[in-house]
Amino acid sequence: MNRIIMHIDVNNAYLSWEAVYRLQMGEKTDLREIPSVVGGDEQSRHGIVLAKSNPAKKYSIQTGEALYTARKKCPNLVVVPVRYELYMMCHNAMTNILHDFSPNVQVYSIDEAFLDYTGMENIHGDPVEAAYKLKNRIKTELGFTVNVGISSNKLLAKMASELKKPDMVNTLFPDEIKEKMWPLPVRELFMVGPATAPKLYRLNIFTIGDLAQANPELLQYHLKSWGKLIRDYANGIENSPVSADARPPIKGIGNSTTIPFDVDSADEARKVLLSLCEMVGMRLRQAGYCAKLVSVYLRNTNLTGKSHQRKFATATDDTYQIFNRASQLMEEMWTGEALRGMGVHVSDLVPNDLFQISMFEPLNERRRRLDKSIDQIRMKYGPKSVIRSVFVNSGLAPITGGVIEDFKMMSSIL
DNA sequence: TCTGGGGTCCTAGGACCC
DNA sequence: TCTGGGGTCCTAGGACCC
Repeated sequence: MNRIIMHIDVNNAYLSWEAVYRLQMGEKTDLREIPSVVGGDEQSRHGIVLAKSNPAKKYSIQTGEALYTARKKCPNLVVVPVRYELYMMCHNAMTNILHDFSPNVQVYSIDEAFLDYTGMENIHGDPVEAAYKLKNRIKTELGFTVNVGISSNKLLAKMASELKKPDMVNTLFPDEIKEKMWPLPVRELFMVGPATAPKLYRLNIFTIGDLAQANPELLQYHLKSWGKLIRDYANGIENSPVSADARPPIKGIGNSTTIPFDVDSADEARKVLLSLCEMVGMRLRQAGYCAKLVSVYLRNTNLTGKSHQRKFATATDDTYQIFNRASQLMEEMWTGEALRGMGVHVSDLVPNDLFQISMFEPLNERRRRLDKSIDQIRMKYGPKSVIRSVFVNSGLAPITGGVIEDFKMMSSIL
């Protein structure tokens, strides 16, 4: 059966949302009309561009680049701080509108969603007309613009929404692939990233059309299974379902941070690790899992990183035990070089309702009860209502990392 | 005061087993 | 006195996405 899939993508999401908020607060200038970016905090060394206005784009400012270099490109650049709670509100408001057009909406990220319109023609009419209605409702009711892509699968719908911006409805049905998608640079295809593109150039593949018609064996030889995937995509072949609720079971939980200053003492490194483990542990318990595998990531001042992991015999959701394991891993790998960033990741998850208290760790149950009580206090009074004394006057955050509350994590998988 | 943080999946090599 | 071969698990690193 032929499906009708829409992909909805907010134009310059963080920046647009901030602009709309400021206009509502009575500000006169619209950030979308001047060179502006949403940027991280430079004092704490998080100074990168998270979103940019179209005028900023004209200075070839890139998402992810340092604010320092962005300012060099455009000295009068306006930089505004991030405001995740606002983005979450805008996201929720948009998602509500999408649900008026179909019950089957898959939230893909904070600013993107897929909508299965199949069978909805009887209620909302022609898909293109419905897409205009949807787009215009978001614009008039919420104040920001979106792009809508329409096709017969998620990949093509997503490629369609990129075709022409902003505030547009684009179609990319299979019979339009040759004309609309094949002339595009191969780098613009979903899943062709900064590593794959140069490999394709060396094979004389420069456009999506080149890739679509390339020799499958050649691609298989140079790019393994990746070659088949992207060649299929270039031909518009993809058939994953729009899965509304199905939050796939989580595979792992990780938190990482760039530390406000370089860390070269073991004592400080352990504190950073502990603050990360606090968040990982809390999230793990809230998700209802215990983890067997613990992984520690260290990033030095050259920005090169390395990781070290181990699978432990027992699964745990105990902050202190996660911290002990992480410390052990850190000691084994750390040569003492100054650290700019650190991360803790746990995986190999088992549901914690089957948790067995290890015979070798009699304190386990007591500590788990303590963790649980602290979680409850922190959820009620805020994450900083209970902190460990080692962090007082340390210059380090007592709890580090976090995800937006109740937000389905995005994934690079359609 | 230059370069974030959250994910998922894949691959390659070594260890180990039969 | 020339040593297979297939399978699984483990670990590190790399690819992509927003």
